[in-house]
Amino acid sequence: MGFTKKHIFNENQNLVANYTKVLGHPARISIIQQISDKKYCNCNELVKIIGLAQPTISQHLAEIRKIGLLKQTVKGKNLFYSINTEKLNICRRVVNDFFVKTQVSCGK
Amino acid sequence: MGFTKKHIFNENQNLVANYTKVLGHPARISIIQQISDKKYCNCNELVKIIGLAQPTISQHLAEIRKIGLLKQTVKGKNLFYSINTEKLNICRRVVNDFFVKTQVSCGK
DNA sequence: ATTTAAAATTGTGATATTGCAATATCACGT
DNA sequence: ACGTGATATTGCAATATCACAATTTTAAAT
Repeated sequence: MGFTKKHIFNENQNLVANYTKVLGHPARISIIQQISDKKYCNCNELVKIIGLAQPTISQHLAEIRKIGLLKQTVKGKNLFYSINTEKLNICRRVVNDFFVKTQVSCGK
Repeated sequence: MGFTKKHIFNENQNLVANYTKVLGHPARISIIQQISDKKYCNCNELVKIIGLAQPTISQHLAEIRKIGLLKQTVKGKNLFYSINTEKLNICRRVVNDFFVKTQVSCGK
């Protein structure tokens, strides 16, 4: 088939999976790291640093944007991306909660 | 293409992506939660609880096993899965490190 | 208005993933 | 040995993902 039966899972399970799915590609991990290291970063810079084609980077950026992890600032012809730290924090908490709850369940 | 250019990323980026990729499906999140809730759980129970076909659950279990998150105990004809808490802890730390480092980089 | 540069979108081919039916395997009980 | 129940494997169809060339869109600069 190829599609996911999301409806048979609860909201939190889909949420955790949604976040981790986006993180589940090294290019997106790298993009997030580069943007946070440089504070601001445009698409072209990422293309040069990472070594994937511009449309590919653009696509990955779009997926990271979908879960709200990026902010954008237009400066001339350049579009600078930065990390939405509030959202990153939420994401971290959601994922960490999954780990913690799982570990607690195991132990008791 | 459809394949990932892993060689252009560093070890840690691939590691983080590897872990999160496995977590990036609600069925696998659900399976991990069920096993940890019940301490021990066999395939059939998961099939009944989750509502996916036996081969599908078996496949998802195999992917979770690949990153070492599961222990197995044979009891008669049953194969009971439990969480490898040490590995889960490592996984949690790797993923959390990514979040923390990203946030620290942003802030400074 | 025209050129230029940056980034998104579109289209496409290759590969991966999801899900399941059918089958195979494995271990126990008879 | 044979049947039974549990799980893994195989094969397949549908869909999704990854990567990129070509194109379009956007906005500044000339």
